[in-house]
This record gives sequence, C-alpha cells and structure tokens, in this order.
Amino acid sequence: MQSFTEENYLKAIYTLSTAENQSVSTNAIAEKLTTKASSVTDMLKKLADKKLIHYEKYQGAELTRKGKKIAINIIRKHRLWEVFLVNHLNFKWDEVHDVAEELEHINSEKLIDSLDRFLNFPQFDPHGDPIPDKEGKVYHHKEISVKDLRVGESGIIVGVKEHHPDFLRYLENAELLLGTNIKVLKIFEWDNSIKIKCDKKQELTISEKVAGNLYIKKMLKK
Amino acid sequence: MQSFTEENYLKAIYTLSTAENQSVSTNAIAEKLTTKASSVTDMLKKLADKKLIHYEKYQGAELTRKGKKIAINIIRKHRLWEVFLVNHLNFKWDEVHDVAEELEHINSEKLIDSLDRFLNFPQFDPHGDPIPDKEGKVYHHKEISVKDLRVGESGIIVGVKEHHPDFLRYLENAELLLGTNIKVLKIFEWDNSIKIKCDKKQELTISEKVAGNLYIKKMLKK
DNA sequence: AAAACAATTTAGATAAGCCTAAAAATATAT
DNA sequence: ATATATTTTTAGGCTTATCTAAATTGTTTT
Ligand SMILES: [Mn+2]
Ligand SMILES: [Mn+2]
Ligand SMILES: [Mn+2]
Ligand SMILES: [Mn+2]
Repeated sequence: MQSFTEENYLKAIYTLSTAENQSVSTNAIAEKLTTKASSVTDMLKKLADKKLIHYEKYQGAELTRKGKKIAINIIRKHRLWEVFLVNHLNFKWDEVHDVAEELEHINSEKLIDSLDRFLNFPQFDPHGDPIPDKEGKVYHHKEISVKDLRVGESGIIVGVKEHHPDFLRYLENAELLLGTNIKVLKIFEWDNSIKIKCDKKQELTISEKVAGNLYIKKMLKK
Repeated sequence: MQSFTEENYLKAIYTLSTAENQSVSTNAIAEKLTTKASSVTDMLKKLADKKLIHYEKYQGAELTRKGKKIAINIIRKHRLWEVFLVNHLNFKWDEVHDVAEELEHINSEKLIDSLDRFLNFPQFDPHGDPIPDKEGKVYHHKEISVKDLRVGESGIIVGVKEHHPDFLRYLENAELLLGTNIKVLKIFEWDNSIKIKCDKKQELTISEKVAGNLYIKKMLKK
C-alpha cells in the first residue's frame, strides 16, 4: 500500500513516460507536480527502495512492472469516476478533473469493480481517453488530429489532447463534442486556421492550435 | 480547510458528545480513534487554535458551532455515500462502512449536492441513521429498542445501534431488516431473551443484547 | 487530609513530505 | 578541451501527526 503522494508520483511518471517511452527526468516530474526538484529526488529514492521505479542518480526514473500496474490502476479509477460524474451526476466535462483527482485515491477493489459494472464497462472517459481494464490493459488510439486532415477529408471527434477547462468550454460552445463529424473545407495558409463543416450543419473556422488538440478518427471518403 | 485527520477528530468528538451532550474526554477520543492520549492532547490544542473546539486543560473538548458544522457535514457525506453503495453498487449494509470512511473526506460541494439529488434526497442511510440536510439539520429518532416493548406490543425496525458487521450479518440472516414488523410474544425472565414474530411469518427468539441494539418505531396496538 | 490511583499533559523522538541554499554532475557552447 | 550553463543531488530545516516515558493534575479512598 502506498500514500496519496506516492500514487501521484507514480501517475506522473507514467503519463510523462508514455509520451517518450523512456526514463523521466527529475525536473519534468517536479514541474508536473508543481513541486521542487529536491523533493522529487527524495521521493524517487523512496520509490526505488519500494521497487516501484528503476532509478539511478542523474539518470531519471522509469516505472517497474509493479509501479506501472499501480499507475494504470489509478488512471482507471480516475477515468471511471469521471464517467460517473458526467453521466450520472450532471457534471460538465470541464468540471470533473479536480474531483476525480481526489476520488482516484480511494482504495477498494470491490468499489471500483462495482462502479465499472454500474457504468456498463465504459471504454472511454468523457474526454475520449481510454479506460484501462481490470488487468491493466490500455487501448491507445492513434492520435490523429484535425491538423492531419487535407481539404475534403473528414473525421469524427474521438478525443482531446489538451484538457484545460477553458479549451473544453470553447469546444462545448462551438458544439465540437465527441462524436461530431467534421469535414475540412479550406485551410488558410496565412495562419493555418481551418474552415470546417460539422454534422452537415454549421460551418466554422478553428485555429491551428484548436485543430491540433482535437483527436479524430479519419473517415473514408465517399 | 482541514486535514483528514482533523476531520476525523471532529467527527469523533461529535459522535461521542451526542451520547452525553457535554464535553468529551481525551481518553474517550483516543479510544475511538485508536490512538494515544498524548496525540489527542496535541490535536485538541490545534483544533482549539482553529476555533473548532472549546478546550481547557484537563477539562475535555466540546465542538464550537463551526466545528459542529464540519462534523455534521462529514457525517452527511458518509451516509450519502453509504446509500449510494447499497442502492446502486450492490454493497451489503455490512460492507459499506470502511469505504464510506474514505469517501466522506472528498471535498466538493457540487459533488455531494449532485449525489444527494441523484439518490433522491434520502432521509436515512442503510443502517437507519438520519442523513443531515445541506444546512446541517439532523433528525434524531427517539432510540426506542425492542427491549422497551412489553409482551403483546409491536414495532417496525427503523435502525441499529451497534454497526459491527457480524451483528449486521446476523440480522440479515435472521431477516431482521429495516422495515420489518416485530411483535413481542414472550419475554424469558431467565436471560431476558425475547420471542418475537416477524411480519406475520416466522417466530424466533433473540437475545437481550440483540434486542437492545434494534431500534424500532412503536406501533399502536390493534 | 493524605495517600493512592487514574486521567491528562509535557518532553523529547520519529517518519513523511516539503522547502531553500549549496555542492556535484552532466550537458552545451566556445 | 575548457568554460559556462543546466540539471540533479545533498545538507540542513520545517510542519504534521504520531509515539513512549515522565511529570502533572484531578479524583477516590482511607
Ligand atoms: Mn481528468
Ligand atoms: Mn479525462
Ligand atoms: Mn458507517
Ligand atoms: Mn451508516
């Protein structure tokens, strides 16, 4: 059993390493957890003692199999709670993160398995992120964004890269929600903004930044 | 805002004082929280500094209005989560306490208000204990037990005094659940055990201890 | 009222998690 | 290859919540 703090470090290492799939630097962890590098060093020693990470001085940290399992389980809990909050307690997708950040540390296998069943074994959370299964298997989708589409091509929104509440509220306002069909009508070379058509209804122009943060599943042309 | 630990002290003081409605002793708190008296003294000083309790050396502790409000709110959260676990996640009433003990510390007003609405504003938890409302009002029932009935009188089970899982499982096995109608048929002077009839079905004999831990609402004779 | 006993507080430690400032190691630029 | 800059670790402290052992206060008994 490990403390909230240890769990947060493991989760941080996991999310930072999947991005690069190798050892994570002290500074990167410190930034992620808004703490100081010296605090991180202390904790890395402790996690290494517990065989939850591989750690060598100045070489950064990498999760062991055991550490990875714990990290994935916390993410599983985080995302299942987010589904609960949105689907049953009327939270908006920009409001769930902080509460889920607390709920993810509740320790009860029975609780989380029952919640999973209650929610009907969801595959994705409200942001389109995959929910690891009980055994810790995670389905990673391919991370194609609207930026990867050419004029005339279309796709369905399946997730968001950035989770900032402001971005989520922007999307909600523009009715760019998960499941929405998008067709690229025009790309403005000047600033790489993109004119799109949604679900055969509205046309709108989105910035390059927005386009890069909208994950889609590419549709076959017809 | 206060730590989990502080919240647990406040809750302990609250539950111990409603029993006697006056100041709570250091030792009583220590026993309740399975910690040492010296640790309690330290914490009482701290809670007094924060104006959450009234405390004078050697004189025990009493909640201030502010401390009481926090304590009641934690109990509200504990009981609402218990309702959720039993009614929606298929927990048995003897399985909910430990998980609720963790969930009660999650801090989000929106969360608990939404949960309350989702559960349809329940008045009682799975053990028959009253759920304080948003403003902190608690309905206390009169705490009449089966022991207070005379031969021929009857009542409906509305709660349990003791919450030990073994006791709860005994009740479940004997089908002595909330809402069950009980009529006292005979009292055996020898050991004060009581022969009762439940819901016009079975007859059974319960011990004095069981009778004293079963709260009932007395029914008018007919 | 003094002695004996019980309850409570104080003194002094410990462990977790964090911090700042300084030292050491590594990476980058000239 | 050396100097400079960056990253990381170490040293030394702080806070919270614990503990044991000793001292103090309060309560009972004789
Ligand atoms: Mn989240
Ligand atoms: Mn999410
Ligand atoms: Mn309970
Ligand atoms: Mn209960």
